[in-house]
Amino acid sequence: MIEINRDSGVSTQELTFSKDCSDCPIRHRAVCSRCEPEELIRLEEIKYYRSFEAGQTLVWSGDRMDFVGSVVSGVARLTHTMEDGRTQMVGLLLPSDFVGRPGRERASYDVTAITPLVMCCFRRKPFEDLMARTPHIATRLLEMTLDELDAAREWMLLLGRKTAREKIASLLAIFARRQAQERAGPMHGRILFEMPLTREAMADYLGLTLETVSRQISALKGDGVIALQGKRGILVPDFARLLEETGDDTDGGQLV
Amino acid sequence: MIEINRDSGVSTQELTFSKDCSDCPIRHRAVCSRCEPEELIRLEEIKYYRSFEAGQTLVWSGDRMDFVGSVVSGVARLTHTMEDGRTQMVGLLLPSDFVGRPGRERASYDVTAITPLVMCCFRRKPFEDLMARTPHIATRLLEMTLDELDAAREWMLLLGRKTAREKIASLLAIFARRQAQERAGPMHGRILFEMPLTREAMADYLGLTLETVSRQISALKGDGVIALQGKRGILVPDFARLLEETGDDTDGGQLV
DNA sequence: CGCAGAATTGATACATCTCAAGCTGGGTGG
DNA sequence: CCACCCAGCTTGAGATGTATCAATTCTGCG
Repeated sequence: MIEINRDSGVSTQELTFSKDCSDCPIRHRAVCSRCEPEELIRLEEIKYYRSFEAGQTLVWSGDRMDFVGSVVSGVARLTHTMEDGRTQMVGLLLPSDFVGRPGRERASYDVTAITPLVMCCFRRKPFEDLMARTPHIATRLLEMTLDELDAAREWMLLLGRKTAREKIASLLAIFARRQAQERAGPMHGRILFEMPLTREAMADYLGLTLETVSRQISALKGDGVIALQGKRGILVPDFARLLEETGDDTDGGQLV
Repeated sequence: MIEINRDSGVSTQELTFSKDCSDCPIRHRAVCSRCEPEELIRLEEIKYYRSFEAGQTLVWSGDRMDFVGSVVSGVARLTHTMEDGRTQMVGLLLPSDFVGRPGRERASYDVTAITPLVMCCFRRKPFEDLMARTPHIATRLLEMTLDELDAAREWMLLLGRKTAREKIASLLAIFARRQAQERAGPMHGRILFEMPLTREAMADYLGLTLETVSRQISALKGDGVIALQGKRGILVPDFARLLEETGDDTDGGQLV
Protein backbone atom coordinates (compact mmCIF):
# COMPACT_ATOMS: atom_id res chain seq x y z
CA MET A 1 0.00 0.00 0.00
CA ILE A 2 3.05 2.22 0.10
CA GLU A 3 3.39 4.41 -2.94
CA ILE A 4 6.86 5.55 -3.74
CA ASN A 5 7.63 8.74 -5.44
CA ARG A 6 10.98 8.60 -7.10
CA ASP A 7 11.10 11.90 -8.85
CA SER A 8 10.16 14.56 -6.37
CA GLY A 9 12.81 14.66 -3.74
CA VAL A 10 11.37 11.89 -1.62
CA SER A 11 14.27 9.66 -0.83
CA THR A 12 13.91 5.98 -0.14
CA GLN A 13 14.55 7.02 3.38
CA GLU A 14 10.80 7.54 3.61
CA LEU A 15 10.46 3.80 3.40
CA THR A 16 12.42 3.31 6.54
CA PHE A 17 9.71 4.72 8.80
CA SER A 18 9.62 1.82 11.11
CA LYS A 19 6.49 0.13 12.23
CA ASP A 20 7.60 1.16 15.66
CA CYS A 21 5.66 4.26 16.72
CA SER A 22 8.08 5.02 19.49
CA ASP A 23 10.63 6.57 17.17
CA CYS A 24 8.10 8.36 14.97
CA PRO A 25 9.05 12.01 14.35
CA ILE A 26 5.56 13.22 15.20
CA ARG A 27 5.06 10.88 18.15
CA HIS A 28 4.78 13.68 20.69
CA ARG A 29 2.44 16.00 18.81
CA ALA A 30 0.09 13.90 16.72
CA VAL A 31 -3.28 12.39 17.53
CA CYS A 32 -1.49 9.47 19.20
CA SER A 33 0.59 11.62 21.54
CA ARG A 34 -1.36 10.74 24.66
CA CYS A 35 -1.37 7.01 24.03
CA GLU A 36 0.10 4.47 26.42
CA PRO A 37 2.50 1.90 25.00
CA GLU A 38 -0.18 -0.78 24.78
CA GLU A 39 -2.49 1.62 22.98
CA LEU A 40 0.27 2.41 20.51
CA ILE A 41 0.57 -1.28 19.78
CA ARG A 42 -3.04 -1.40 18.76
CA LEU A 43 -2.54 1.63 16.52
CA GLU A 44 0.53 0.04 14.97
CA GLU A 45 -1.59 -2.91 13.96
CA ILE A 46 -3.84 -0.84 11.75
CA LYS A 47 -1.60 1.92 10.50
CA TYR A 48 0.08 2.12 7.12
CA TYR A 49 2.15 4.77 5.37
CA ARG A 50 1.35 6.48 2.10
CA SER A 51 3.44 8.92 0.10
CA PHE A 52 2.20 11.53 -2.30
CA GLU A 53 3.92 13.71 -4.86
CA ALA A 54 3.89 17.47 -4.71
CA GLY A 55 0.74 18.64 -6.43
CA GLN A 56 -1.09 15.35 -6.04
CA THR A 57 -4.63 15.51 -4.69
CA LEU A 58 -5.30 13.04 -1.88
CA VAL A 59 -9.07 13.51 -1.84
CA TRP A 60 -11.59 15.56 -3.75
CA SER A 61 -14.36 17.39 -1.98
CA GLY A 62 -17.45 15.22 -1.98
CA ASP A 63 -15.53 11.97 -2.50
CA ARG A 64 -15.66 9.06 -0.13
CA MET A 65 -12.94 9.45 2.45
CA ASP A 66 -12.20 5.98 3.73
CA PHE A 67 -9.06 6.79 5.63
CA VAL A 68 -7.91 9.30 8.18
CA GLY A 69 -4.36 9.99 9.22
CA SER A 70 -1.53 12.25 10.32
CA VAL A 71 0.91 14.22 8.22
CA VAL A 72 4.35 12.74 8.97
CA SER A 73 6.37 15.00 6.70
CA GLY A 74 5.63 17.60 4.05
CA VAL A 75 2.89 20.18 3.67
CA ALA A 76 -0.66 19.81 2.38
CA ARG A 77 -3.58 22.14 1.97
CA LEU A 78 -7.34 22.06 2.32
CA THR A 79 -9.24 24.09 -0.26
CA HIS A 80 -12.80 25.06 -1.08
CA THR A 81 -13.56 25.86 -4.69
CA MET A 82 -16.65 27.67 -5.97
CA GLU A 83 -18.39 26.72 -9.20
CA ASP A 84 -16.83 29.58 -11.10
CA GLY A 85 -13.33 28.64 -9.96
CA ARG A 86 -12.76 31.02 -7.09
CA THR A 87 -10.61 29.15 -4.59
CA GLN A 88 -9.98 29.62 -0.91
CA MET A 89 -7.49 27.65 1.11
CA VAL A 90 -9.12 26.81 4.43
CA GLY A 91 -6.36 24.87 6.10
CA LEU A 92 -2.65 24.29 5.92
CA LEU A 93 -1.53 20.87 7.11
CA LEU A 94 1.93 20.55 8.60
CA PRO A 95 3.63 17.53 10.16
CA SER A 96 1.58 16.05 13.03
CA ASP A 97 -1.68 17.60 11.76
CA PHE A 98 -4.65 15.29 11.41
CA VAL A 99 -6.56 14.74 8.17
CA GLY A 100 -10.10 13.51 7.93
CA ARG A 101 -13.13 13.53 10.09
CA PRO A 102 -14.16 10.51 12.10
CA GLY A 103 -17.87 9.92 11.70
CA ARG A 104 -18.12 11.53 8.31
CA GLU A 105 -18.09 9.54 5.14
CA ARG A 106 -17.40 12.19 2.57
CA ALA A 107 -14.69 14.83 2.39
CA SER A 108 -15.77 18.44 2.72
CA TYR A 109 -12.72 19.90 0.99
CA ASP A 110 -10.05 19.06 -1.53
CA VAL A 111 -6.85 17.87 0.12
CA THR A 112 -3.72 18.44 -1.94
CA ALA A 113 -0.04 17.82 -1.29
CA ILE A 114 1.98 21.01 -1.65
CA THR A 115 5.34 19.34 -1.16
CA PRO A 116 6.16 15.64 -1.25
CA LEU A 117 4.07 14.22 1.55
CA VAL A 118 4.13 11.21 3.82
CA MET A 119 1.05 10.29 5.80
CA CYS A 120 0.44 7.79 8.56
CA CYS A 121 -3.00 6.44 7.66
CA PHE A 122 -5.72 4.40 9.29
CA ARG A 123 -8.79 3.03 7.61
CA ARG A 124 -11.65 5.08 8.93
CA LYS A 125 -13.84 2.36 10.41
CA PRO A 126 -11.16 0.58 12.45
CA PHE A 127 -9.90 3.94 13.63
CA GLU A 128 -13.37 5.00 14.77
CA ASP A 129 -13.78 1.73 16.63
CA LEU A 130 -10.44 2.08 18.28
CA MET A 131 -11.17 5.68 19.20
CA ALA A 132 -14.39 4.65 20.89
CA ARG A 133 -12.37 2.30 23.10
CA THR A 134 -9.42 4.62 23.61
CA PRO A 135 -10.25 7.91 25.36
CA HIS A 136 -6.64 9.04 25.04
CA ILE A 137 -7.10 9.29 21.30
CA ALA A 138 -10.49 10.98 21.49
CA THR A 139 -9.20 13.48 24.05
CA ARG A 140 -6.18 14.38 21.97
CA LEU A 141 -8.29 14.71 18.84
CA LEU A 142 -10.66 17.05 20.65
CA GLU A 143 -7.74 19.15 21.80
CA MET A 144 -6.29 19.30 18.29
CA THR A 145 -9.67 20.17 16.82
CA LEU A 146 -10.12 23.00 19.30
CA ASP A 147 -6.69 24.30 18.35
CA GLU A 148 -7.62 24.16 14.70
CA LEU A 149 -10.83 26.00 15.42
CA ASP A 150 -8.86 28.74 17.16
CA ALA A 151 -6.53 28.93 14.17
CA ALA A 152 -9.47 29.08 11.76
CA ARG A 153 -10.96 31.95 13.73
CA GLU A 154 -7.67 33.78 13.78
CA TRP A 155 -7.69 33.36 10.02
CA MET A 156 -11.20 34.78 9.79
CA LEU A 157 -9.90 37.98 11.35
CA LEU A 158 -7.11 38.07 8.78
CA LEU A 159 -9.45 37.44 5.84
CA GLY A 160 -12.12 39.86 6.98
CA ARG A 161 -10.17 42.77 8.33
CA LYS A 162 -6.50 42.83 7.46
CA THR A 163 -4.90 44.74 4.60
CA ALA A 164 -2.95 42.92 1.90
CA ARG A 165 0.35 43.91 3.51
CA GLU A 166 -0.76 42.69 6.92
CA LYS A 167 -1.97 39.44 5.41
CA ILE A 168 1.38 38.74 3.78
CA ALA A 169 3.28 39.66 6.93
CA SER A 170 1.02 37.38 8.99
CA LEU A 171 1.60 34.45 6.67
CA LEU A 172 5.35 34.95 6.63
CA ALA A 173 5.33 35.24 10.41
CA ILE A 174 3.63 31.85 10.71
CA PHE A 175 6.37 30.13 8.75
CA ALA A 176 9.14 32.10 10.41
CA ARG A 177 7.82 31.23 13.85
CA ARG A 178 7.48 27.59 12.94
CA GLN A 179 11.02 27.50 11.64
CA ALA A 180 12.34 29.08 14.84
CA GLN A 181 10.44 26.57 16.95
CA GLU A 182 11.63 23.57 14.97
CA ARG A 183 15.25 24.51 15.24
CA ALA A 184 14.64 25.63 18.79
CA GLY A 185 16.00 28.96 17.66
CA PRO A 186 15.17 32.27 19.31
CA MET A 187 11.87 33.86 18.42
CA HIS A 188 13.44 37.19 17.64
CA GLY A 189 16.20 38.61 15.50
CA ARG A 190 17.22 36.92 12.28
CA ILE A 191 15.27 33.96 10.87
CA LEU A 192 15.80 32.23 7.54
CA PHE A 193 13.18 29.83 6.27
CA GLU A 194 11.86 28.16 3.17
CA MET A 195 8.45 29.18 1.84
CA PRO A 196 6.77 26.08 0.40
CA LEU A 197 3.86 28.00 -1.14
CA THR A 198 3.79 29.50 -4.61
CA ARG A 199 2.43 33.03 -5.02
CA GLU A 200 -0.81 31.55 -6.19
CA ALA A 201 -1.12 29.27 -3.14
CA MET A 202 -0.36 32.22 -0.89
CA ALA A 203 -3.06 34.20 -2.68
CA ASP A 204 -5.54 31.38 -2.17
CA TYR A 205 -4.76 31.28 1.51
CA LEU A 206 -4.95 35.03 1.98
CA GLY A 207 -7.96 35.82 -0.16
CA LEU A 208 -5.91 37.91 -2.60
CA THR A 209 -4.75 37.64 -6.20
CA LEU A 210 -1.26 36.41 -6.96
CA GLU A 211 -0.35 39.80 -8.41
CA THR A 212 -1.20 41.53 -5.17
CA VAL A 213 0.83 38.97 -3.24
CA SER A 214 3.79 39.59 -5.50
CA ARG A 215 3.50 43.36 -5.17
CA GLN A 216 3.24 43.26 -1.39
CA ILE A 217 6.22 40.94 -1.09
CA SER A 218 8.19 43.34 -3.26
CA ALA A 219 7.07 46.19 -1.02
CA LEU A 220 8.12 44.38 2.17
CA LYS A 221 11.43 43.61 0.50
CA GLY A 222 11.82 47.25 -0.49
CA ASP A 223 11.18 48.30 3.08
CA GLY A 224 13.81 45.90 4.39
CA VAL A 225 11.32 43.81 6.36
CA ILE A 226 12.35 40.70 4.46
CA ALA A 227 14.92 39.66 1.89
CA LEU A 228 14.64 36.91 -0.70
CA GLN A 229 17.27 34.19 -0.91
CA GLY A 230 16.89 32.37 -4.18
CA LYS A 231 13.52 31.09 -5.28
CA ARG A 232 12.15 29.81 -2.03
CA GLY A 233 14.28 31.20 0.78
CA ILE A 234 13.04 34.11 2.86
CA LEU A 235 15.25 35.96 5.27
CA VAL A 236 13.70 37.92 8.11
CA PRO A 237 16.43 40.16 9.52
CA ASP A 238 14.29 41.25 12.48
CA PHE A 239 11.34 39.12 13.50
CA ALA A 240 9.90 41.80 15.78
CA ARG A 241 9.78 44.17 12.82
CA LEU A 242 7.87 41.60 10.80
CA LEU A 243 5.41 41.14 13.66
CA GLU A 244 4.73 44.87 13.71
CA GLU A 245 3.59 44.57 10.12
CA THR A 246 1.01 41.88 10.91
CA GLY A 247 -1.34 44.25 12.71
CA ASP A 248 -1.55 41.80 15.61
CA ASP A 249 -1.10 42.61 19.21
CA THR A 250 2.67 42.63 19.44
CA ASP A 251 3.07 43.07 23.18
CA GLY A 252 0.30 40.77 24.46
CA GLY A 253 2.26 38.21 22.58
CA GLN A 254 0.69 34.82 23.38
CA LEU A 255 -0.03 34.50 19.68
CA VAL A 256 -0.40 30.99 18.39
CA MET B 1 -27.14 33.08 40.71
CA ILE B 2 -29.93 33.77 38.27
CA GLU B 3 -29.97 37.30 36.97
CA ILE B 4 -33.30 38.57 35.80
CA ASN B 5 -33.72 41.05 33.09
CA ARG B 6 -37.08 42.70 33.33
CA ASP B 7 -36.89 45.23 30.57
CA SER B 8 -35.72 43.42 27.51
CA GLY B 9 -38.38 41.01 26.59
CA VAL B 10 -37.24 38.21 28.86
CA SER B 11 -40.32 37.07 30.66
CA THR B 12 -40.24 35.45 34.05
CA GLN B 13 -40.88 32.33 32.11
CA GLU B 14 -37.12 32.05 31.86
CA LEU B 15 -37.10 31.29 35.54
CA THR B 16 -39.18 28.23 35.07
CA PHE B 17 -36.43 26.22 33.40
CA SER B 18 -36.67 23.26 35.61
CA LYS B 19 -33.73 21.52 37.14
CA ASP B 20 -34.93 18.57 35.17
CA CYS B 21 -32.81 18.23 32.04
CA SER B 22 -35.31 15.92 30.43
CA ASP B 23 -37.60 18.74 29.40
CA CYS B 24 -34.86 21.14 28.39
CA PRO B 25 -35.49 22.75 25.00
CA ILE B 26 -31.94 21.99 23.81
CA ARG B 27 -31.79 18.53 25.33
CA HIS B 28 -31.43 16.77 22.00
CA ARG B 29 -28.84 19.01 20.37
CA ALA B 30 -26.54 20.32 23.10
CA VAL B 31 -23.35 18.89 24.54
CA CYS B 32 -25.44 16.67 26.80
CA SER B 33 -27.47 15.14 23.98
CA ARG B 34 -25.77 11.76 24.13
CA CYS B 35 -26.02 11.39 27.88
CA GLU B 36 -27.81 8.53 29.61
CA PRO B 37 -30.32 9.41 32.32
CA GLU B 38 -27.83 8.75 35.11
CA GLU B 39 -25.25 10.93 33.42
CA LEU B 40 -27.80 13.71 33.14
CA ILE B 41 -28.34 13.47 36.88
CA ARG B 42 -24.70 14.16 37.49
CA LEU B 43 -24.83 17.13 35.11
CA GLU B 44 -27.93 18.43 36.85
CA GLU B 45 -26.01 18.50 40.11
CA ILE B 46 -23.47 20.97 38.85
CA LYS B 47 -25.42 23.06 36.37
CA TYR B 48 -26.90 26.50 36.96
CA TYR B 49 -28.67 29.02 34.75
CA ARG B 50 -27.55 32.54 34.00
CA SER B 51 -29.35 35.24 32.06
CA PHE B 52 -27.77 38.15 30.25
CA GLU B 53 -29.21 41.28 28.72
CA ALA B 54 -28.88 42.12 25.07
CA GLY B 55 -25.56 43.87 24.59
CA GLN B 56 -24.02 42.49 27.76
CA THR B 57 -20.55 40.99 27.45
CA LEU B 58 -20.22 37.60 29.14
CA VAL B 59 -16.44 37.40 28.89
CA TRP B 60 -13.68 39.59 27.57
CA SER B 61 -10.87 38.15 25.51
CA GLY B 62 -7.95 37.37 27.79
CA ASP B 63 -10.10 37.17 30.93
CA ARG B 64 -10.31 34.14 33.11
CA MET B 65 -13.12 31.95 31.90
CA ASP B 66 -14.20 29.88 34.85
CA PHE B 67 -17.37 28.50 33.38
CA VAL B 68 -18.45 26.76 30.22
CA GLY B 69 -21.99 26.19 29.09
CA SER B 70 -24.69 25.93 26.45
CA VAL B 71 -26.86 28.63 24.96
CA VAL B 72 -30.44 27.78 25.98
CA SER B 73 -32.15 30.69 24.28
CA GLY B 74 -31.08 33.86 22.54
CA VAL B 75 -28.13 34.71 20.30
CA ALA B 76 -24.55 35.60 21.20
CA ARG B 77 -21.44 36.38 19.23
CA LEU B 78 -17.71 35.74 19.45
CA THR B 79 -15.51 38.61 18.28
CA HIS B 80 -11.87 39.37 17.76
CA THR B 81 -10.83 43.02 17.98
CA MET B 82 -7.56 44.49 16.76
CA GLU B 83 -5.70 47.22 18.62
CA ASP B 84 -6.94 49.91 16.27
CA GLY B 85 -10.55 48.83 16.69
CA ARG B 86 -11.12 46.73 13.59
CA THR B 87 -13.52 44.00 14.64
CA GLN B 88 -14.33 40.62 13.16
CA MET B 89 -17.05 38.34 14.39
CA VAL B 90 -15.70 34.80 14.42
CA GLY B 91 -18.68 32.91 15.71
CA LEU B 92 -22.42 33.19 16.09
CA LEU B 93 -23.87 31.25 19.00
CA LEU B 94 -27.42 29.98 18.70
CA PRO B 95 -29.42 27.82 21.09
CA SER B 96 -27.64 24.53 21.89
CA ASP B 97 -24.22 25.92 20.93
CA PHE B 98 -21.43 25.43 23.42
CA VAL B 99 -19.40 28.27 24.91
CA GLY B 100 -15.95 27.95 26.38
CA ARG B 101 -13.05 25.63 25.96
CA PRO B 102 -12.36 22.84 28.40
CA GLY B 103 -8.70 22.80 29.32
CA ARG B 104 -8.12 26.47 28.65
CA GLU B 105 -8.13 29.00 31.42
CA ARG B 106 -8.49 32.23 29.49
CA ALA B 107 -10.96 33.26 26.83
CA SER B 108 -9.64 33.81 23.32
CA TYR B 109 -12.48 36.06 22.19
CA ASP B 110 -15.04 38.48 23.51
CA VAL B 111 -18.41 36.82 24.04
CA THR B 112 -21.38 39.18 23.85
CA ALA B 113 -25.13 38.66 24.05
CA ILE B 114 -26.88 39.97 20.96
CA THR B 115 -30.38 39.30 22.23
CA PRO B 116 -31.47 38.50 25.79
CA LEU B 117 -29.64 35.29 26.53
CA VAL B 118 -30.07 32.32 28.84
CA MET B 119 -27.17 29.97 29.40
CA CYS B 120 -26.91 26.61 31.10
CA CYS B 121 -23.55 26.88 32.85
CA PHE B 122 -21.07 24.59 34.53
CA ARG B 123 -18.01 25.63 36.47
CA ARG B 124 -15.08 24.69 34.32
CA LYS B 125 -13.21 22.41 36.67
CA PRO B 126 -16.10 20.19 37.70
CA PHE B 127 -17.18 19.98 34.08
CA GLU B 128 -13.72 18.92 32.95
CA ASP B 129 -13.66 16.25 35.65
CA LEU B 130 -17.06 15.00 34.66
CA MET B 131 -16.09 14.99 31.01
CA ALA B 132 -13.06 12.85 31.74
CA ARG B 133 -15.37 10.28 33.31
CA THR B 134 -18.16 10.59 30.75
CA PRO B 135 -17.18 9.72 27.18
CA HIS B 136 -20.67 10.57 25.97
CA ILE B 137 -19.98 14.20 26.75
CA ALA B 138 -16.50 14.20 25.26
CA THR B 139 -17.72 12.49 22.11
CA ARG B 140 -20.53 14.93 21.61
CA LEU B 141 -18.24 17.89 22.23
CA LEU B 142 -15.81 16.57 19.64
CA GLU B 143 -18.62 16.23 17.15
CA MET B 144 -19.85 19.76 17.84
CA THR B 145 -16.34 21.15 17.58
CA LEU B 146 -15.81 19.45 14.24
CA ASP B 147 -19.08 20.97 13.02
CA GLU B 148 -17.96 24.38 14.17
CA LEU B 149 -14.66 23.91 12.39
CA ASP B 150 -16.52 23.10 9.18
CA ALA B 151 -18.66 26.20 9.65
CA ALA B 152 -15.58 28.34 10.31
CA ARG B 153 -13.99 27.06 7.10
CA GLU B 154 -17.14 27.73 5.14
CA TRP B 155 -16.95 31.24 6.54
CA MET B 156 -13.32 31.58 5.43
CA LEU B 157 -14.46 31.01 1.86
CA LEU B 158 -17.08 33.70 2.31
CA LEU B 159 -14.63 36.19 3.81
CA GLY B 160 -11.87 35.53 1.34
CA ARG B 161 -13.68 35.14 -1.94
CA LYS B 162 -17.29 36.24 -1.97
CA THR B 163 -18.58 39.60 -3.17
CA ALA B 164 -20.51 41.87 -0.82
CA ARG B 165 -23.80 40.84 -2.37
CA GLU B 166 -22.97 37.14 -2.04
CA LYS B 167 -21.92 37.67 1.55
CA ILE B 168 -25.22 39.30 2.49
CA ALA B 169 -27.22 36.66 0.66
CA SER B 170 -25.27 33.91 2.45
CA LEU B 171 -25.93 35.43 5.85
CA LEU B 172 -29.63 35.87 5.17
CA ALA B 173 -29.79 32.30 3.89
CA ILE B 174 -28.39 31.02 7.18
CA PHE B 175 -31.14 32.68 9.18
CA ALA B 176 -33.83 31.78 6.68
CA ARG B 177 -32.78 28.13 6.70
CA ARG B 178 -32.67 28.05 10.45
CA GLN B 179 -36.13 29.54 10.68
CA ALA B 180 -37.48 26.96 8.24
CA GLN B 181 -35.91 24.14 10.23
CA GLU B 182 -37.23 25.37 13.55
CA ARG B 183 -40.77 25.62 12.34
CA ALA B 184 -40.28 22.43 10.39
CA GLY B 185 -41.34 24.48 7.41
CA PRO B 186 -40.33 23.69 3.83
CA MET B 187 -36.89 24.74 2.74
CA HIS B 188 -38.14 26.46 -0.33
CA GLY B 189 -40.65 29.08 -1.33
CA ARG B 190 -41.61 31.80 1.09
CA ILE B 191 -39.82 32.28 4.43
CA LEU B 192 -40.28 35.08 6.95
CA PHE B 193 -37.77 35.49 9.72
CA GLU B 194 -36.41 37.95 12.21
CA MET B 195 -32.86 39.21 11.79
CA PRO B 196 -31.37 39.68 15.25
CA LEU B 197 -28.23 41.43 14.00
CA THR B 198 -27.85 45.16 13.46
CA ARG B 199 -26.23 46.38 10.26
CA GLU B 200 -23.03 46.88 12.19
CA ALA B 201 -23.05 43.34 13.59
CA MET B 202 -23.70 41.99 10.11
CA ALA B 203 -20.78 44.03 8.83
CA ASP B 204 -18.54 42.62 11.55
CA TYR B 205 -19.55 39.12 10.63
CA LEU B 206 -19.09 39.62 6.90
CA GLY B 207 -15.91 41.65 6.88
CA LEU B 208 -17.68 44.69 5.38
CA THR B 209 -18.62 48.18 6.51
CA LEU B 210 -22.13 48.86 7.71
CA GLU B 211 -22.72 51.20 4.78
CA THR B 212 -21.92 48.46 2.29
CA VAL B 213 -24.25 46.09 4.15
CA SER B 214 -27.03 48.64 3.98
CA ARG B 215 -26.49 49.27 0.27
CA GLN B 216 -26.45 45.59 -0.61
CA ILE B 217 -29.60 44.93 1.38
CA SER B 218 -31.26 47.79 -0.46
CA ALA B 219 -30.06 46.28 -3.73
CA LEU B 220 -31.43 42.82 -2.89
CA LYS B 221 -34.68 44.48 -1.89
CA GLY B 222 -34.73 46.42 -5.15
CA ASP B 223 -34.23 43.20 -7.09
CA GLY B 224 -37.09 41.51 -5.27
CA VAL B 225 -34.89 38.87 -3.64
CA ILE B 226 -36.03 39.99 -0.19
CA ALA B 227 -38.55 42.39 1.33
CA LEU B 228 -38.29 44.14 4.68
CA GLN B 229 -41.13 43.82 7.19
CA GLY B 230 -40.75 46.48 9.80
CA LYS B 231 -37.50 46.98 11.62
CA ARG B 232 -36.33 43.41 11.97
CA GLY B 233 -38.47 41.21 9.79
CA ILE B 234 -37.14 39.88 6.52
CA LEU B 235 -39.33 38.19 3.98
CA VAL B 236 -37.79 35.86 1.42
CA PRO B 237 -40.43 35.27 -1.26
CA ASP B 238 -38.38 32.54 -2.95
CA PHE B 239 -35.67 30.79 -1.01
CA ALA B 240 -34.15 29.18 -4.10
CA ARG B 241 -33.71 32.64 -5.60
CA LEU B 242 -31.87 33.78 -2.48
CA LEU B 243 -29.61 30.72 -2.66
CA GLU B 244 -28.67 31.59 -6.22
CA GLU B 245 -27.36 34.88 -4.92
CA THR B 246 -25.04 33.25 -2.39
CA GLY B 247 -22.62 31.96 -5.01
CA ASP B 248 -22.75 28.50 -3.41
CA ASP B 249 -23.35 25.26 -5.17
CA THR B 250 -27.11 25.37 -5.44
CA ASP B 251 -27.73 21.90 -6.86
CA GLY B 252 -25.25 19.81 -4.85
CA GLY B 253 -27.26 21.12 -2.02
CA GLN B 254 -26.01 19.34 1.12
CA LEU B 255 -25.10 22.78 2.48
CA VAL B 256 -24.98 23.08 6.25
C1' DC C 1 19.54 26.35 -25.69
C1' DG C 2 15.19 27.06 -25.19
C1' DC C 3 11.08 26.00 -23.03
C1' DA C 4 7.44 26.28 -19.28
C1' DG C 5 6.04 27.48 -14.97
C1' DA C 6 6.59 31.09 -11.72
C1' DA C 7 7.19 35.73 -10.58
C1' DT C 8 7.42 40.68 -11.43
C1' DT C 9 5.76 45.00 -13.02
C1' DG C 10 2.68 48.33 -15.40
C1' DA C 11 -1.78 50.57 -16.66
C1' DT C 12 -6.41 50.74 -15.83
C1' DA C 13 -10.97 49.32 -13.89
C1' DC C 14 -13.92 48.78 -10.25
C1' DA C 15 -15.73 47.22 -5.70
C1' DT C 16 -15.71 48.65 -1.41
C1' DC C 17 -14.40 52.10 2.02
C1' DT C 18 -14.61 56.67 3.92
C1' DC C 19 -16.65 60.79 5.16
C1' DA C 20 -20.82 63.20 5.43
C1' DA C 21 -25.61 64.39 5.41
C1' DG C 22 -30.33 63.03 6.38
C1' DC C 23 -33.92 59.85 7.55
C1' DT C 24 -36.89 56.80 10.57
C1' DG C 25 -39.21 54.94 14.45
C1' DG C 26 -39.72 54.05 19.12
C1' DG C 27 -38.99 55.75 23.72
C1' DT C 28 -38.96 59.61 27.07
C1' DG C 29 -39.69 63.60 29.62
C1' DG C 30 -41.89 67.95 29.91
C1' DC D 1 -49.88 64.21 24.12
C1' DC D 2 -46.47 66.05 21.68
C1' DA D 3 -41.74 67.40 20.73
C1' DC D 4 -37.53 65.86 21.10
C1' DC D 5 -33.84 62.64 20.99
C1' DC D 6 -31.05 59.03 19.72
C1' DA D 7 -29.58 54.66 17.91
C1' DG D 8 -29.99 52.51 13.86
C1' DC D 9 -30.35 52.97 9.10
C1' DT D 10 -30.13 54.90 4.34
C1' DT D 11 -28.10 57.37 0.68
C1' DG D 12 -24.64 60.26 -1.74
C1' DA D 13 -19.99 61.70 -3.51
C1' DG D 14 -15.43 60.93 -3.72
C1' DA D 15 -11.09 58.34 -2.31
C1' DT D 16 -8.52 54.18 -2.32
C1' DG D 17 -7.01 49.41 -2.22
C1' DT D 18 -7.17 45.51 -4.73
C1' DA D 19 -8.49 43.12 -9.00
C1' DT D 20 -7.96 42.66 -13.83
C1' DC D 21 -5.64 42.46 -18.12
C1' DA D 22 -1.30 42.42 -20.30
C1' DA D 23 3.57 42.40 -21.12
C1' DT D 24 8.11 41.07 -19.67
C1' DT D 25 11.55 38.81 -16.91
C1' DC D 26 13.27 35.22 -14.09
C1' DT D 27 14.52 30.41 -12.93
C1' DG D 28 15.20 25.69 -13.10
C1' DC D 29 15.35 21.91 -16.10
C1' DG D 30 15.17 18.67 -20.02
